[in-house]
Formats: sequence, C-alpha cells, structure tokens
Amino acid sequence: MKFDPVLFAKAIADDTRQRIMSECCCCWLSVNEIVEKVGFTQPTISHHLAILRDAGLVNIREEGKQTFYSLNQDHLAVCCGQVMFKFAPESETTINLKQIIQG
Amino acid sequence: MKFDPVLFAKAIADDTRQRIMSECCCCWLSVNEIVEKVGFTQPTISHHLAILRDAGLVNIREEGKQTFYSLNQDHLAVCCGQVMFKFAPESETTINLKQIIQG
DNA sequence: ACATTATATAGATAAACGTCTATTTGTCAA
DNA sequence: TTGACAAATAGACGTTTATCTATATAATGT
Repeated sequence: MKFDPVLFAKAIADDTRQRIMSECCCCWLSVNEIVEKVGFTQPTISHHLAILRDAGLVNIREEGKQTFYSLNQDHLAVCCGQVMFKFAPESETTINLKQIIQG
Repeated sequence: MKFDPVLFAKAIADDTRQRIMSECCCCWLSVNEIVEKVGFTQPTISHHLAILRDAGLVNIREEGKQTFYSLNQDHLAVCCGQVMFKFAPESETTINLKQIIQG
C-alpha cells in the first residue's frame, strides 16, 4: 500500500488519460460513454482505464453489463501531496499543506 | 507561460529523473556531482536535466566550466497544486490548499 | 596556442508505450 | 439456448523514450 511516485506520475503522464480524468473527474461514466467523449476505440480506453486503476486513481462500479468509472479525487490529491512532501519539502505551499493535513 | 499538466507529469514520470530531483532537491549540484550520485553516464544525466529544465523544474547557475542545478521546489509545488485544482477540485485537501494560496 | 576539464549535442539502439483490429468473457433479453 | 451488447484481453505495429558511444562546444590553466 506504499506510495510509488513513479507509478503515480506515469499514470497521469499521458494526454489521453488526462482527458479521461477530466471527463470522469466529478461523475460516473460507463466505458462506452468515455469512448464517445474521448474519441478513441474501446480497447484503447480500457487500456488507459487499467493503468489508472492500477495506480488507484479511479473508483469502479460494476452494474450489469456495464462498468462505471469515476476519478478518485481524494487519492489523486493525496498523491500530489506526497510528491510535494518528497520533492518540495521546503516550499511554503508544502509546509502549509502539511499543517492542514496533520491538524 | 501557461501550465501544461502533461508536460509536467511526463517530466517527473521517470525513475532516473526522480532520483535527480531527490539529489538536488535542497542543494546545488554540478552535472558531474549528479552523475556520480545517480550513476548513469554524463550525457544521460544531461538529457534528463534538459527535460527537467524544459518543464521549469530546475534552477540553473553557470559558473566557469561548471553548471549547477537545483530543484525548483516552488514551481514543483505550484504544478502539483495545479494538478489538484484541475483533477481533484472537489477534494477537501484541494479546497483547503486553494484557501491557503488565495487568502 | 595547446591540453584539459565540464557540459551539451548528435546519432544509434533497444525497450516501453499508445493505438489499432480481432477475439474472448460476461451479462441480459427473447 | 441463442443473439446482442459491454468490457476486457491478446497480439501487431509504429512512435516515443532512455540509454549508450562519439563528437562538439566552451572555459581554464600552462
């Protein structure tokens, strides 16, 4: 369950995946709905969703034939925070963020 | 000067670059010092430093023959914040961060 | 001027990645 | 049980990327 900053960064380091993230940032979408919105083939979208899933960045809900995805905003925010703690420990923003989170 | 979340994510999405970032996170190092610490050839390190430079993630100081690099912690923190604002706008952490920065 | 040292750039190569088509798996309705 | 639909998986292919060796550029010391 340990945080892997390379896995996280690789997961978000692609234009198509960022478009998927934008589309299902704040709502649940089926794979087909994402396909229609993003404009690649269904296998390509499934491939990207698997990468986001492996990084823990999406919530998944199966419902009959369909599978719905939504972005896991909280985990994404945590990952960004971890990157800040690791690589920008002296930045004011990071120090303030740490105080918020820890109490 | 606009923020490009794909460029940023790609820049940090590599193990070697993250090792470089760790090494010169909080100090200035010459290219040769980074080469010794990270353990790849000098051209490989220069290649990665160029990618970090293009993403605005390093400060550069030329001094005679040598070039010193240090991680731009503030810009890194800003980029992480931008990713949070864009993809996790509803997360508590993001909302709190926004308040810190704006007020 | 020349040799030396530090860094950047060019070019080659192998591995990783993104996309596609084809197929498989699983669910539902008739 | 069959047919239709949704999603995942397999495999192929072209592009990008990370690394290396070789070379160029630039600064310093003799």
